[in-house]
Amino acid sequence: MRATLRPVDLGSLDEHQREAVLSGDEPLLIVAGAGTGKTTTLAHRVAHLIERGTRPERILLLTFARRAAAEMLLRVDGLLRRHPGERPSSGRVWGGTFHSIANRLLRLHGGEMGLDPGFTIHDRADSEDLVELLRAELDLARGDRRFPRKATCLDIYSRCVNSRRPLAEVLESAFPWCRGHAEGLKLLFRTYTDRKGEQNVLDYDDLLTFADGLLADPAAGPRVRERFDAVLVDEYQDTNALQGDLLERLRPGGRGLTAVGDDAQAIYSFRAATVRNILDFPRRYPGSRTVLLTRSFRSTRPLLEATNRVIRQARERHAKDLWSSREGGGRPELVTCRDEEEQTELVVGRVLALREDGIDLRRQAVLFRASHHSAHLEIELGRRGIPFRKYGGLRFLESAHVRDLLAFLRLAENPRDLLAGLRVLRLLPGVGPRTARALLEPVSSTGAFTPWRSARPPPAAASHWPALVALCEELAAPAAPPPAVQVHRVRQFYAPLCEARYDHADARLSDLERLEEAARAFADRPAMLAELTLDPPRSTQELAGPPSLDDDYLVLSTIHSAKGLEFDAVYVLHAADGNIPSDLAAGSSVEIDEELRLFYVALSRARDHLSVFFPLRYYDRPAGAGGRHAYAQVSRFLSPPVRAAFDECSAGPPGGPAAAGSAGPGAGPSIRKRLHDLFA
DNA sequence: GTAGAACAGTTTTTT
DNA sequence: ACTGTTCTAC
Repeated sequence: MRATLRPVDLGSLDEHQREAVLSGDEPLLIVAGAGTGKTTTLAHRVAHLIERGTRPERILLLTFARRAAAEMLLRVDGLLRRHPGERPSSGRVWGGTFHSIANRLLRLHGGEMGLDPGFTIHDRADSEDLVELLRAELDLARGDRRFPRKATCLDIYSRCVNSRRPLAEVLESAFPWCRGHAEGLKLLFRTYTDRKGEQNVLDYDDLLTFADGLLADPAAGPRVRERFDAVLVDEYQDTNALQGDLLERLRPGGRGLTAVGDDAQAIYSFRAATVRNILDFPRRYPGSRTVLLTRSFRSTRPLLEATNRVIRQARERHAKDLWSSREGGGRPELVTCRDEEEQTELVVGRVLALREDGIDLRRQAVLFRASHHSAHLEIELGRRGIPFRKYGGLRFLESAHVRDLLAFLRLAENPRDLLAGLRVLRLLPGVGPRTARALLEPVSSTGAFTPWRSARPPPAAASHWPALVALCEELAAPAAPPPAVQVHRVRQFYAPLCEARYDHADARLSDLERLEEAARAFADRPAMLAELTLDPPRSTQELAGPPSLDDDYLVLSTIHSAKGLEFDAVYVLHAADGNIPSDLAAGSSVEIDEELRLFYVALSRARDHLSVFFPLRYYDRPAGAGGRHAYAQVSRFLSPPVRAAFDECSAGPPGGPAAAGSAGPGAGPSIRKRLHDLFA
């Protein structure tokens, strides 16, 4: 019946975009520069597929953030709905991140290969906690040479799994200072893998590994594959080897596969993403078609001139200059300022001036390399009552009280989840790691809380015990109340413990009220837990719900979190060497190149106005004691040819620096085994 | 075994 | 500033 409708209107597309939209089911790579309309193109392609008879539920749209998928599908609806009241069909499209799609597929099909579909998911912090636990248990912390910290251990593990490379190689190339600990790490990683299995827990990397294993499974694989006719992947340059393999298994030979990306915007190699995926696409999928989009619909010509010059400095890239038909507009500006105070002052001044000119705050964004770079600005915005939302950096879910509360729900969901159990029990006074583990033992082995009825907790915890047992049994019951009610129950039990344990308990408890409100949006507990871990809200405001349309706020964001977005005006903070590039990432030319692309991503978010700030003096540690500051050099990426495309100004009297400074058992057994063997 | 105090080391980006 | 680790007194 769709076929009788007018085809999707392609009139607004240019020739290349149209080619991409209309391309058949041979493997398709769309190399789309910043602002060249890749979202539009992808949305049109999905709409076109649906119109041509592909059933929406047989389309899979993989994006980097879930928000991106939702946004894209909204546009698809707009394209398809030509009769008022027509039911949008895009709602049935599978959209989400690799991790969330893996989660869905594993819940549906995991059982077919022996994975217990009731698994819970460990986020990064949980994974670190488990590594820490095992590190102590295996006595690895001892010895003359310091064993890598838990975060580093997990980075190494994750890198092995995601890049599909052996430990020795990963150590050599990315963690040379840990070379001496190869044996200890192997032991740690084997144990880590086994322990997750026993607890029926998957971490982020496992989601991908198990999804890949599911697709490779002779029985289950074909059934998963035949769910989909078309698979579209956005931000393909930021996929890793494991994701690349997963896609190939999903679409053998690449039939029905569309990949969209821009090698100039690859900024996730620290997460084992590899540009090779996009560069090697044509070789991997013979008979594929490549479409190049180079016309920017976003930036004005003077801005594009500057960003083109920036990216030309990359050592290795696909040569492609973007061009713009957007005439007029001023040049970008490079503002040298005395210090952070002045930077803040100047940014706020410009933001307010543009708002006077009619550009809403939400059309303006302040971007920075590291989350703490915006601290000073945030204080000033707060002081002056200018609303803002910050994206990136420490999130709501990472705060201790939120993790405490969610641990209750996770434990009820999966009583074998050791981390959740430890977290819950250790809230009780008098219960430390030893007691907690002893108490958990019978619960882990039986999978139920009944043993706790007769357990004898330490005296200090005795008064809390009956309520805790009742709570856990209620939450774990088959007829458990809806998620919001569950959160409410936990909150009641938890409030006094929270007050006893933390400062600012009232603020923390009100966070939890918000969590309770947010919980109403979820159908059931597994959905709530999975979605919160896989697509965490970036701020308390975001948890409270999507912003209303008349809500105006300035956007503050790490450059990473700004990927894929555009703004009328962009302000880039701290364009000093040491910040951009970060001196933590300035080790090799490969790393420097990635920092350059990051800078490029920041600048290329701008449509009409772009200001780059360079404070001469900065604090070299986050608001450190004594306020030590150093004198900075301008970012090396602002070389003379680049600066020639900028208007330069220095505000205020130069404060003249004198010196130049430096600044479960049986669950997916074969996959588990292979993971294990990886570190044999 | 637990809890709190004293001490030491380190700071990016995120699913 | 903050987190994680170690030490000491219950």
